[in-house]
Amino acid sequence: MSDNTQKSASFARTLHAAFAAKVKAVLAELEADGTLPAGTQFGNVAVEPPRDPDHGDLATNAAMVLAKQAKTNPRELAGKITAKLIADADILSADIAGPGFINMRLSDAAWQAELATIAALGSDYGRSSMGGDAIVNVEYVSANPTGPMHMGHCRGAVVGDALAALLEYAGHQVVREYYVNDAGGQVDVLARSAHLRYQEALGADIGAIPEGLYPGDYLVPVGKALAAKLGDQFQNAPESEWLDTFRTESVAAMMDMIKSDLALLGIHHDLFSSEAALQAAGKPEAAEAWLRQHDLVYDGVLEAPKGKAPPEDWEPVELPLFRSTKFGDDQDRPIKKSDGKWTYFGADLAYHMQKAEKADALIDVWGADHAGTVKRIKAAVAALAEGEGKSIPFDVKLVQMVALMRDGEPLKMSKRSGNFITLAEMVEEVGKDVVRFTMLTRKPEAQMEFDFAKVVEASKDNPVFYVQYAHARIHSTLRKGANEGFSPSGKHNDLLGAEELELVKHAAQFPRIVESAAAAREPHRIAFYLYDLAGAFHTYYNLGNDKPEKRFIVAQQNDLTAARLFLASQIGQVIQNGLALLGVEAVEEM
RNA sequence: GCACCCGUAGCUCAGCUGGAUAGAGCGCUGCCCUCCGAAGGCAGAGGCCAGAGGUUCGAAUCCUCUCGGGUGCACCA
Repeated sequence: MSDNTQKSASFARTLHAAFAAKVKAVLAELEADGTLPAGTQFGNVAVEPPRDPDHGDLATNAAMVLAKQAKTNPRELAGKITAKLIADADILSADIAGPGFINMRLSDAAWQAELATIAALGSDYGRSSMGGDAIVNVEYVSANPTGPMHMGHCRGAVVGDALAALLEYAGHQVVREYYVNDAGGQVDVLARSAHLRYQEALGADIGAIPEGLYPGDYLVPVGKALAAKLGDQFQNAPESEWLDTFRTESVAAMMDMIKSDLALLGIHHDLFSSEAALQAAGKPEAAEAWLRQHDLVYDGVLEAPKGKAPPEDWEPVELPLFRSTKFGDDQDRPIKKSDGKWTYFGADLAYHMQKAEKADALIDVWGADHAGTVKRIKAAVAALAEGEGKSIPFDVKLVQMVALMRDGEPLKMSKRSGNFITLAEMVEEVGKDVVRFTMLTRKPEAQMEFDFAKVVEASKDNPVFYVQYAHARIHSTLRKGANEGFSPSGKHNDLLGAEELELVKHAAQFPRIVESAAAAREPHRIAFYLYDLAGAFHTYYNLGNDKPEKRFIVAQQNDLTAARLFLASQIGQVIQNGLALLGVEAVEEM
């Protein structure tokens, strides 16, 4: 028995996990008695709820997947499996259907018991040990420290943050990391822009901001702060005397601003890694040396770009090139520029090695505009990891662009003039929860629209509202129950019938949704699941409109009301757990 | 020209890593408020999953090609 299994045994078994284990146990028996050959591969066996609820509560494809290995036909094998399954008291029926599906119907008691499990586990209902405590480094946001966060950063920030929370909940040790690009030419531009604002703060007339510098007003306070801190010593000094200082100071100021922007979205990184520090530590040199030894870096000349007119100033130059073509890239990529400085890529590959030293898996969340650089960095990580003697799983999640709209009309924004919609403005207008949830209602690799008018609508087609409304409604019902002298109790769950258990069946999906979403690294599945669960709750609630006897609170029926309030309370718990993964507040009143 | 992402109902999108008769919201049609929150509910119409081949017991899902849409394509970050 591995450490993992021992660990998972310490969690109360959730219903789906328990029944999947029962099926596996039956298969093990069949292997033991020779029906299945020794060493049968069970990898493809799935135990899942069927799409069509008429088929039952759970279905398995075991007979179909294993028939070939057992040298028999699926339906015959299915017969042997069902004969054993049916012996379980909580499996009311196990029928063979279609090509060899086994459909199981579970006892009411099994579902009623799941409510107690939710109550017992509370905020841990859904938590999984699947990750085996593996250390996963999730790098996200990593916006250049040259200005405030704007809309373009928002989706990646939310997706990365939700992914990190999801992986953590699924049993990984997660490091949330931000790569600070404080070494490139852009931060020199920032430093010069800040110096201009510094002169302005000291009373100089700076006129219009020259082309090529950052015009945004956000640098005004930075200039004032620098004037206050440094006095006028650098006012007329040559750039070489102040550039380093201004770079350091203004990057620090930008990072403070970015961190407070991120905090508005509830995002906090564990680790901020500086590119400049990385270079100062000689990491890129070390990577280059290793790559040259293995003939993965050579000095060569790139061809002119094909398929479109080459830039005016294009000329062949010899540069140190990484053989990314060996890994499927279109061309080899320079790791150093002709001025001898590292390219972004050259530093980035060393950065990934640095991350890999302390992690079992790496994930980068990037904007889709960086799609063209995925192959080279994956190639570099694969090559370097191989050299270290361990292959490290490395995923790049590409997050597509968001088109901002208002009432169906596209919002134009111009970064050039410094007028763009900032993250702070966005959060201020629609709120953190709306931004976060909405960004997660589409799979990240699909483009999406964000309509300022629609996302704050209080209606069913707005998932944020619909889910929060369900949670608020649950608490409103609990409050009302309390006022009338009822309190939830799990002692009478046997009074819950088909309609109520339907709700439990939806809630019981949560643990397996968490695991599949974590395995696929797709936090949006949690958002869609919550929308479904909220829908199931509203459906049951509305049943009470026509049938007073189906309400949560039924006068004169203490035990029944206690059981239904208990049910409501546990549904609320699951919604709360799901929203917590998305970083969205589970409100109790609206 | 090359690479990556996307193509599912009139519209916006899901589809649980290959499962059964492809789902939801909006919109459309018809019902339902002296009723625990109508900020809603119930029912109905609406589909050649862009197209063509292939892989297998089985494909919206995997492979190849074609057609459409988006993004990116020297040393920027």
